[in-house]
Amino acid sequence: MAKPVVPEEKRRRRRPTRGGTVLSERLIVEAALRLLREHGSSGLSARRLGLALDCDPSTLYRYFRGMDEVILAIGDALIGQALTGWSPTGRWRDDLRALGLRIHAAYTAHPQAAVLTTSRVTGRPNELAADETVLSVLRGAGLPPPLEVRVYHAFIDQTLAFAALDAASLALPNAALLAEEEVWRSTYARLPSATHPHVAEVAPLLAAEMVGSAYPAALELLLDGVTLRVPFYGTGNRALP
Amino acid sequence: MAKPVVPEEKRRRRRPTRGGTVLSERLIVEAALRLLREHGSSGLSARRLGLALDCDPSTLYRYFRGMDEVILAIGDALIGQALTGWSPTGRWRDDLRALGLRIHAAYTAHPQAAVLTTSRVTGRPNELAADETVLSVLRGAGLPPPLEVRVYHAFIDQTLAFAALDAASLALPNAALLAEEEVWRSTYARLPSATHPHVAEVAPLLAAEMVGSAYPAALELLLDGVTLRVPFYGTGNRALP
DNA sequence: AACCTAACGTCAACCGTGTTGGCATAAGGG
DNA sequence: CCCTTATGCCAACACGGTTGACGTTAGGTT
Repeated sequence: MAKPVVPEEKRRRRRPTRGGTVLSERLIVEAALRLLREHGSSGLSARRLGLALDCDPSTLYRYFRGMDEVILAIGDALIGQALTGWSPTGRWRDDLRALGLRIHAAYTAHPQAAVLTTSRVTGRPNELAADETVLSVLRGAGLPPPLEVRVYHAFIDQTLAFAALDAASLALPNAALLAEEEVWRSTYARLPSATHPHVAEVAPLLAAEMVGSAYPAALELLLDGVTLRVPFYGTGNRALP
Repeated sequence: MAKPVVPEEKRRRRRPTRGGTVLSERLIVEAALRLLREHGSSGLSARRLGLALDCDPSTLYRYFRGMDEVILAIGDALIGQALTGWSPTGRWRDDLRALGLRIHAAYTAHPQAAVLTTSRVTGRPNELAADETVLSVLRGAGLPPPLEVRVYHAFIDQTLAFAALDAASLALPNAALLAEEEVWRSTYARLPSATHPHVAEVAPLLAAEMVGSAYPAALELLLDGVTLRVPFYGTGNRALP
């Protein structure tokens, strides 16, 4: 039988829960974000969500087909946050950099949620808007369309991939986080130069470097590569695979 | 109380399970990889593992402290696969490219497993060996040490991040996979040019581009950026953030 | 060769998870 | 004012990780 989930805009009869609150997709997504922040990326469950909203877990199935759909809704909310209030300057390189950093920041601001959503394609409105924006900025570089699309793909996937990776570190439960820091301090910093000479040589630099995100640096390197391929800029237009 | 997990090399008394097989970390990891491939990235469970090995689920706790430790062991096995049989040519750019592609390939060859392990730092032997190898190759570029470490960070994290992202797509259960393909076909390909002109304009190119991995292209762009910063090569040595 | 200890496999149980079918109730259009 | 049905609630199911108690047998010791 078809699942009777009523789309948000068609909702008419709204009955308060036993707690007195009237539910909505917005409220549920906000509660989910709160839960994720407080209990970690595995801390989102139908039961806990019901507890937080003071309603029965099964009630959520009137709003979403399942927990997976809740997660997709959270993802679209994050993309929305990334783009609200931004406007282009017209300089494609600055704009692309700003877009990448904003998207990355929006995800890593909610690491526990980002872990669950970053690698999902939703086709929801905010996602579509983001793609349109990136493409419109990239147009300013004046690349031939096939290359433009390839660069678009590399740029957006690099941004999302780093967001996911960095979010995963930030979202680790405290115990695992301390364990990883301990690995860096005790294992990497004390590797014998007999077996791992190169690691040993730059160990202090590594310890300082690896705590942060590599995204800004990786983004800059990618932008360099794009600049090299802008017509009439560089002569070394190597073919992109 | 301290968990009485005996390290693999200290194992002496080995009793066969009711099925007659004698367990080991190796056997368990192999069974886990098989399970993941067959049942998807959420298909690894202690019970199923017990079923596959014909032993009680709780037996696994004699070998690993919990399912999480099983996952870390799987991750180190994948890194090991990536590097076995590889040797450097001495040309840093070719070697770095080869290393990146091999690591990416090793993970995406086991996408369901990669999803679980890519963003974990284990400090296990194979991981350490991989880091040493990458650093030794990068040494050939002759960058000043602080820059070398920064490039190392960008390179390794970009590789792992793309591996995770691409693995996530490949590991989607069939239903979700078809759903995403449908999103690309029905939503993206038919976006009205009134609201999304740039997407609409390159829609056919997008459909062809987005099915594959952007990693090779992103890697090439990153290598370009590094090349620009090699001493005595380019003049535009922009500062890396 | 006998033995004794602990390593390791097994069993049963606990609690948390997503999800569903049936039921009750009150909201809101007529 | 009433009646339909949207929507919240309840109980139950199958599955998940993990653990504590219990046997049993392998292997070192004597």
